Amino acid sequence: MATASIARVLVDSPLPQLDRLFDYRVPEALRESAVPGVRVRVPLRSAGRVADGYIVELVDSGDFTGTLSDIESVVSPIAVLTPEVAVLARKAADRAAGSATDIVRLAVPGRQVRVEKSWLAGDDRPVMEPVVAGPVDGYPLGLIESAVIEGHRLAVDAVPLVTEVSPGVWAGRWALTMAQSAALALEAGKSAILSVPDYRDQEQLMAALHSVLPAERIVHLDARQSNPDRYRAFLRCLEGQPLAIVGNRSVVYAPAANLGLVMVWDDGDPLHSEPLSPYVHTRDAALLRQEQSGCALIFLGHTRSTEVERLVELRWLTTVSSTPAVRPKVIPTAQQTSTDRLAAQARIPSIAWREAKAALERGPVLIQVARPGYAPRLACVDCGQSARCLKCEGPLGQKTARSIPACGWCGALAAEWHCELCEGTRLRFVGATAGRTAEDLGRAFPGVRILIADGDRPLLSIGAEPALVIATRGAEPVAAGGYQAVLLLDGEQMAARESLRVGEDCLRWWSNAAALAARGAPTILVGVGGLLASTLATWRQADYARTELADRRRLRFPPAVRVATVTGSLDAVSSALQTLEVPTEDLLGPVDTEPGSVRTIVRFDYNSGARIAGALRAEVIRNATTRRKAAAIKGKRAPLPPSLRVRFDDVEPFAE
DNA sequence: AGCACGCCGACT
DNA sequence: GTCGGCGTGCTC
Repeated sequence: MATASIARVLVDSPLPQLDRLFDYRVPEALRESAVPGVRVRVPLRSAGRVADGYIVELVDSGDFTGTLSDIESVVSPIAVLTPEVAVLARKAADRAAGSATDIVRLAVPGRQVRVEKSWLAGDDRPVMEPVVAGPVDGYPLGLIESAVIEGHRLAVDAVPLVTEVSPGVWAGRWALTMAQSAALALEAGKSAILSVPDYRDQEQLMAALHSVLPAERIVHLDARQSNPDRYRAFLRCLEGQPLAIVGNRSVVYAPAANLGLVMVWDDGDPLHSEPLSPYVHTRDAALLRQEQSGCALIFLGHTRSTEVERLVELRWLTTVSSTPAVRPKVIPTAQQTSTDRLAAQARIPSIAWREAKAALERGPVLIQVARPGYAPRLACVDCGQSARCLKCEGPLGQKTARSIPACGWCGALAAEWHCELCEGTRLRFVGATAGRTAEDLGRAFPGVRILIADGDRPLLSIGAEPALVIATRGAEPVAAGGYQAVLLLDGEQMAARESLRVGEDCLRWWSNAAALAARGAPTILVGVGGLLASTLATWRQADYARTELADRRRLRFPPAVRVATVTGSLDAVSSALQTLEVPTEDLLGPVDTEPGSVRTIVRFDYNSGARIAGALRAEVIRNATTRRKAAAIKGKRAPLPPSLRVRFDDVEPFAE
């Protein structure tokens, strides 16, 4: 036996029973190109068919005792699945009882032959100058700097201001903090992975990065790009030069050269929660990657998620606050009718209206409203006036197209509705809450330019001129110089949502909006009192997270414990649960979901995670390989019993 | 998933 | 005696 002639291959298949390494002989002709990380085609089931896969490692002798098949071909000479990422994929999959292949699909973009040829020819490689970095502004000198160099783990409070990153270009100050941290890593000859929840954040971060790094050091890598763009960016990561790699959640799997820093902005944003199996959250993937590589890890945010708070309390993360402390001026106010008729119609309390009116003399004012489509609004077909509850003036909405319109506030059914203006009786949907509110708000501030920003009408930034910006939460544009006032109008509605995370979410939405205000400009929180309001007013989000986590501990809710939702036929679910050996009080359910399918939530302590994941994974595999028996007994046309599905750390079921 | 192997009912 | 039904199991 000569050197390493056996390739261990990860086969690209969604089948859980194939989620392991298969040994193949490397034929003489492929000895040169068959290196770890390359894409290969291999026969599966004795030349029956071919599958795609990746060589994960080369060994002298495998543990498989049967006859080995030959690798059929090496698809491309580029080692796209680096050993580091292969190990990470395995770990992430194991933690979530999923397939490594599913992680690899997030980590490695589809091959683009033209892009690959051009890259291999070397036309795409820019010349790299050494990076010179400055300090990270706004924090105790040397603290973040040494953490990045020495590979510490931090939870950093973002500075709640906006900043001009280049002439005329404004971004949240957090983006500059991230960019400066990345520059430090690059200066030390290491790459930085920067993960942000959405493209809006990405734009700000890119602008900030361009202010501290040369363009060729910045790579943008995420699933929203076209396939060629994404693959081109991906290949740049493989060039071996230190880069700042920016993207959304799956960027944490990028094949960064000499990784020095993973930094996550606003980890509480639900967009960091991966919707694809095995549903590994950016935060968890980042933690795994940090452990694996020893790189620095920084969670940056205006608010602290309960998950990060847990890690802080475990001393796994060290907190860092800005100096000097910056605290937005927040004024909580009860929902009250304004004396001004137009303001009253728009449901703006007098304090908020006065502040906004004064601020509009100086510059833009932000009004944050609830999400569009959250409760669809209705308007009169004839005159366009938004439909109001005849009892309480609340907005009317419809749960489904067929249901009777109901009041969004008091819940009264509006079966006999008629328009108060024109006596019309027919209703139509108005898509966005912001659209409806904009009319009313516009009337409350006559003569002011109105700008709307929501999911359908994205607006990333605006100038410093007076304007009323009406934005749904999370869609707020950055204003040059900051807003002169911020009105958080629908706080009551947002806080009324039934969800385990409602407090955290509201605080995050409001804090992120307040951070867009100019220094000293007022942020007015309408209609919300209690702990949430006082937390925002005192800007002590960490204290809130501590309280919240303590509550979760008492209730044994995540993230004080981990959870797994187990879904499938009653039989499959119950037999899976029997193998887990968890006390019955930690099994919530089963409850019926779809017909023939039940769901049980299992909760368990973090130190049982590996055991639970392993046991559930075994059950998933067992179910996948013996499932057809049940289907066949019932007859061909019988509905397929749903296979056993597990999902770890999903808090959505707690919304109910 | 596919595809082969295997163990019981009607057939030239 | 054999052909073929689908249930069961495996994939290097």
